[in-house]
Amino acid sequence: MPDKYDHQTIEKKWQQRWLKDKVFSVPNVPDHPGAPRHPSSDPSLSLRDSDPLTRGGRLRRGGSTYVLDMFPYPSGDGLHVGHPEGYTASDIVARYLRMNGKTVLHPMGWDAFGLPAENAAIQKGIHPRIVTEQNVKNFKRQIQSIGFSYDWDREINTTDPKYYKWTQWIFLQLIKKGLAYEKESPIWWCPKDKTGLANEEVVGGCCERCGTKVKRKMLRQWVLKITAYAERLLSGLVNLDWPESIKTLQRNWIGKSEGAEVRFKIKVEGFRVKDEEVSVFTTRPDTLFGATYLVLAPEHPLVDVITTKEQKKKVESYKIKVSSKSDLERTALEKEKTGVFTGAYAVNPVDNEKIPVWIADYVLMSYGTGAIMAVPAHDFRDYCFANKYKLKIRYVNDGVGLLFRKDFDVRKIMSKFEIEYKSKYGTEIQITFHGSFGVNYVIDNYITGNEYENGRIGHLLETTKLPVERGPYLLFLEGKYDRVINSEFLNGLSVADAWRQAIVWLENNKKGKYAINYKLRDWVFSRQRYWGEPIPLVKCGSCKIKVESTKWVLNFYEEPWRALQNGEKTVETRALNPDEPDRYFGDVKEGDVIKGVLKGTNEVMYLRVMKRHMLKNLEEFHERKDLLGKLRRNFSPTLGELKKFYALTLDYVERIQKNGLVAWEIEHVIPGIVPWEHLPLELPDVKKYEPTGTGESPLAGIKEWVNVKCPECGGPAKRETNTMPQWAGSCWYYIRFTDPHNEKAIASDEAMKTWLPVDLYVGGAEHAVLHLLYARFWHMVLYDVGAIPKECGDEPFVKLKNQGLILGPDGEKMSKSRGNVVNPDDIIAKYGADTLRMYEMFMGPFEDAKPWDTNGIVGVRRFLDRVYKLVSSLAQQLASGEVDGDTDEHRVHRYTKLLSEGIDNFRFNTCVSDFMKWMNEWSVGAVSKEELGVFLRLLSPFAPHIAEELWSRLGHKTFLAQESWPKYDPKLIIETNVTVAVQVMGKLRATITVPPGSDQDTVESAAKAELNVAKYLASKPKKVIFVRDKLINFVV
RNA sequence: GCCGCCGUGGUGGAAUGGCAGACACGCUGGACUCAAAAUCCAGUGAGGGAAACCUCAUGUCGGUUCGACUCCGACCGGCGGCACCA
Repeated sequence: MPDKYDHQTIEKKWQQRWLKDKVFSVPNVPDHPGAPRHPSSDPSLSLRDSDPLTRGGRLRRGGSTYVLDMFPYPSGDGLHVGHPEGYTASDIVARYLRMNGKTVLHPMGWDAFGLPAENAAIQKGIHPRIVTEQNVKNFKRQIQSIGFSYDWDREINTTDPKYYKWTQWIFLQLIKKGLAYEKESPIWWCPKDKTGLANEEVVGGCCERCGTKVKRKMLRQWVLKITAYAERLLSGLVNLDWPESIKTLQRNWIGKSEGAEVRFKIKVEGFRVKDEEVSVFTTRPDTLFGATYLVLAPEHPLVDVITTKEQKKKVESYKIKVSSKSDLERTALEKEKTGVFTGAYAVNPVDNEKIPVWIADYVLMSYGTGAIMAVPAHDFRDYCFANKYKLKIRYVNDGVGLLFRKDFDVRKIMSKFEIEYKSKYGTEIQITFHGSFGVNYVIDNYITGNEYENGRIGHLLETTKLPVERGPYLLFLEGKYDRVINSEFLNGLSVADAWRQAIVWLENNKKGKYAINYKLRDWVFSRQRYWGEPIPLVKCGSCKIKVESTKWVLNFYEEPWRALQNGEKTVETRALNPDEPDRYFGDVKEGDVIKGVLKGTNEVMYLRVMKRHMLKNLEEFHERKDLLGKLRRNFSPTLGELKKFYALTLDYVERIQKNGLVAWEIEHVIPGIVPWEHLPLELPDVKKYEPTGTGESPLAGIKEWVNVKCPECGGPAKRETNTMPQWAGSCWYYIRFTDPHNEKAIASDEAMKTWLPVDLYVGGAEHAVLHLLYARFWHMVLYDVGAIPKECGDEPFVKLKNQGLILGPDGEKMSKSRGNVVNPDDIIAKYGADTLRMYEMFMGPFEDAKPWDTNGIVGVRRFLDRVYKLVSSLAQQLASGEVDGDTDEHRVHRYTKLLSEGIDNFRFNTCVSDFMKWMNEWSVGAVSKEELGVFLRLLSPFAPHIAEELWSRLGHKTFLAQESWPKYDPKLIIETNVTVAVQVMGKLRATITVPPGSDQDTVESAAKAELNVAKYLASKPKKVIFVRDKLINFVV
């Protein structure tokens, strides 16, 4: 009697043996990367006349291949059954490639910095390091119990100083390349807990811990200039073998738009000495003639400058209303667009028409120039706004300028609605579209409107019944434009043409220029947390300049800001206000360094006060021509003009006249940011992990750590106390795996050349944008600074596969709070790791989301039980001298092909059913050792423990994991008989069995002989469709 | 609102222009057993028929085709992402 399949003993046994014999360890640089490391020890097992295997991973570097999983965050909850899905798939591929002679790098590690460990530390008073160590230990035990073929000699942990030394080193490369800068940036702030919150700690706009409504707080942050790489991050996507959906997500995230920047002069009536100018960004420069007003973002620095006295009150209160709105209110709830007229007018550069300038919160300061030209006839948002505030709507380019949403395929409309349009001038115009935003109401009318009933597409906006003004039909043509409609111009002119010609015109006439904008924003890199990599920088107090007195922050407008940046010494003034300490600038003295922030973009600059002048009132200031000339270049206003200049807010002039004015002569100074090169800069121990209450990191509270000697001059200096975000460590871990113990570099050139780029990267789609974009960015930077050899390329991950989510048994996302989390430990204890692995693969297509069903798992277990019983009874049979069973060569080669191709195509679910089908074809005691040997080799990537065990029962002394993959012979796969479907009028009436390759005549006569077919063939068929070896269809 | 993905038996799914429901779960019946579990065997989309067979059926409606789960269009439903990006 065969023994029982004891998964617990078997799995433990083989896991220990793999580990002990270092079966899956690879050297950093393999000696002979071309040769299979472990040639099959039993040549009789390779099937004869096999074609060389050419599928699978790319052959390069002589056969070294890198198969990588997204390493996990070791949470306190341990693994859930979702984790092993991707790990199993990559393990199958790694084992498969290894058996195909590749040297495979397949590592695992821990992304262990992060919030949960820190929160546990706060709650339980245990050091995050201890919490992390415990969690890693548990995760490792769980992962090892599933039998993955990882090279554990390469295990890495992002919280290990030996690892984060290099994370810090990379940050210094970014600093040195000018790719990191400081900026005032908002963070979530809980006013009750007095702490900054991470995005994931904000639930529904409230603090996760205490439920208080969160606020935005401006804080100095390190920011990485990922936007400098926007174009490369976008164009690099083309060559990547990634799911199209992920590429689309990244493209949308980067959000490139082409268009023009157009300069509008602003007339501020009797207000300013000098005209102001504002730039707008538009993707539709061809609609410039339809611009009937201008909109600035409420935060736009020019707003205060151009607003007229009459509108001041309204503008101010609108600005306050907008700034007090949280982001949630501004986006989700407030659908209705609002805005206020500034009283100023802009001049349209093409026709010198005066158009009103408004502010509205539907224009964002952070995109483009923070200002738009509004073309209500051609943009839905502008239309809504114009409609509400009764602004002029004018459409342009009769029939040409109609636009539709991005990627709107005009050919579909063309074929369906015969889009050729006969204008009233009798000229046929081909309409092509170059739109970039939705105008759904136009489309709706387009399709349903009466115009189509009459057989032509007419003036679509007329069918919308809007108060529309017909445009002057101005068209840009060959770098000029013409005001008079001329049918010849329209002939064949497309919007794309008009678009290009508009830009040519703007550039020729110096009114604007071609411009590109991206939605992508720079990456706010610092966190006010303890459990992260310390940022290795020091702010020097003596060798460069003091940056301590950051108590005073001055907001700047663009013009003086640029002057200061250019090294000019300028004058800056502020009204004094002793009643309000926050507004009393009198104690900013000569020699002090203050922080300047550029309005709108929040760039930070440090400024030293050279001289301070206390002035009683504007009359006294007006006398000081020397100061006025530096306030703005060549500024010599009359007293009245000066007063207007200070009419910034309603009471500003009043305040000056009452309390006086301070004027500083200031210059731009470079803050003493000195890289701390003694890496690693280790995290110091702190007593309290609670945030400080000021928004700073807990590190700020350790005086002895914060105060250091400047590494450059030895003078007193302060450390940067922010830490890096969790993304930092995971941005480059795949590089470290190639050479994890290197103390001289992130990895050796040789190791990187051997393994990079990653051939296959497997993980969840939730990392589609952030992780995968950040890692690509860092890789490109490291490539550019020469830290990664050119041979490796500037993309880290050649091929990406996403696993689908495994849902709880209730079909919902697994979560602790729902109580639907399935722990793999329980499954492994009851059914075994092999069953778990195979079931996870069997559940459904790898990339689809699918619910976990613990009842379904017994099917896989039954299958393995039967395999176990069959093989061990054959082993006994052979041991007792009985004869071997038969090998069905056709069957063996057919399944070898099916399973090899299944793995190549990530169709693991059908692989598992193919194993089941194959086994169902066996009868007990009649299968040969050879056939079972092939079966076990094919099964070994899926269920490695039981396969190893049975392999050894069949008398083999080698590790199955080091055997070669079976090859198949296509000739032996050809069937002896094929079943052909017989249809009449496309309906199945019979099936017949014929030799493969039978010609039409043979099949036709055999088919006609079928009673059930003849029945339907009363008359001679009109037509016969014949598909060799598949089908014959009679059309009657 | 926009972008992307997905709708097939009681359930997970298979078939990606050519025999719909492979494989598995569950269920029903049978064998073994004093009995149960386990195991093994048979059946299992719906309707009609004694049977051979026939009809219907892949979210809904329409189209292309000799033939559509598969391709095209519109709609409905579900999931994920983005959130006024000019």
